[in-house]
Amino acid sequence: MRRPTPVQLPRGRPRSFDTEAAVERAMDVFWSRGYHATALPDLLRATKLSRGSLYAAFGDKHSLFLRALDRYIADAMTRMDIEFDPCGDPVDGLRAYLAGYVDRNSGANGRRGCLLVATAMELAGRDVDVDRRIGSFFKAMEARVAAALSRAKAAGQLADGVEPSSAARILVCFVEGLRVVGKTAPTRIISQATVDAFLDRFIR
Amino acid sequence: MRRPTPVQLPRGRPRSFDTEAAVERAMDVFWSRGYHATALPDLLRATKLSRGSLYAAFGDKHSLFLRALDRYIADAMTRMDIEFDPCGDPVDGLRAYLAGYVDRNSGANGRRGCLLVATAMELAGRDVDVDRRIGSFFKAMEARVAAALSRAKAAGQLADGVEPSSAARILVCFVEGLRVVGKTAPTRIISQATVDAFLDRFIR
DNA sequence: CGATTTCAAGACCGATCGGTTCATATTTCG
DNA sequence: CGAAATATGAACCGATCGGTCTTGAAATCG
Repeated sequence: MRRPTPVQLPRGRPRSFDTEAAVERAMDVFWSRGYHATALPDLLRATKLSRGSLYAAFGDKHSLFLRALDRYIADAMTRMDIEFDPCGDPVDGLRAYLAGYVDRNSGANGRRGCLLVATAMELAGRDVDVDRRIGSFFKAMEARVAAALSRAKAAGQLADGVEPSSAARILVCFVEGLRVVGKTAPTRIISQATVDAFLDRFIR
Repeated sequence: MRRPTPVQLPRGRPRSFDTEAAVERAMDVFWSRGYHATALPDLLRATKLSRGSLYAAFGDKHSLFLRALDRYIADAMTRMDIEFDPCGDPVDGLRAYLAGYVDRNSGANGRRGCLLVATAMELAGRDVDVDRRIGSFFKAMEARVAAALSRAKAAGQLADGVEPSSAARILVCFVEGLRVVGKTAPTRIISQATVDAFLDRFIR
């Protein structure tokens, strides 16, 4: 005979807050201020958690930061999976992908910057957990861009002499550089024009 | 009758350390660790100054950081002035400029990153002094690249349809993006190949 | 009910932060 | 020499850091 509920239910008061929502709020803080400049009170205010609850749920500041970073990366990946949908036109995908960067690079979004780029510059080389995440994200992004470029080349939509894999590396550098320059000059019109001119060099 | 020395000489013990050398050592520390992660003891160790001397000479941590940032920017500007020498071939200048980025992006240099990019991501938007410096540097760099591209275009060395001013914006984004990606993957061969492929899109 | 668990609030911890001050030694000057 | 300036190193400052612990209320179970 099988027990009806082989998994033991917790006995006491159930958790009353949404862990994932707390991670998202914490992500917002790290995103705006960076890792070192974010203090515990900032996180408590944003998550509306008490010190005790936050530590019980996430361990420590560094672990919470990694959760936030993972969340940021997951969001970026699902966005790319939509933009680079293999059923759609690859050039349309590239345009959508770049349009997203223009958007995230304009006005307040631009001034806020990119958590990934900021983390890479602040912590990479001194934090192995961060290193792994940033490195694998850039590789994944490059692979998706390269795949789109390959499909575009097969369809004869690439300019002469464009090689998908090296063009993908160029494109990744370009968009991450956009994020850097956009921190001080988040001008939508210029970003858009720059992206358009960039794409003109690669698309037939 | 004129006094022989109208400028008053200081009476006591003269300064015994080189201010500019101290700024350079401080720059190295900020460069490696970032602003927030750099503590006073780090700066004292690097400059070999006592707390008192450092504060007497530079005021506070923030002022010293600005001096270090100014030094970094000045170095970058003089480098560009050499690379983009108006007497030389503009395409050679662009190649030299990009070769410098490949070099600074490889191995230990790459892992160290770029003080300007790191500062932009860490402090821009929250520190007006930093904002001004970063913004004007990017503008100055873009102007120099645009000038070189203009000269190249006049000499018929640019690919069809390349417009110097927008290409300059693209190039600036590209090299700054290189610095970001190079933090986790400072591979000389790949950087070099990426730069070469990039230039192929713009140079005839 | 009583056991159990989670909650918020805040006291508390040692360490470190950026910054000031002080005592003392040293080096230049008139 | 004695005044003036700079050097060092350590003591000291209040504030804040990340992190732990306690308290007492609230919520859920058997």
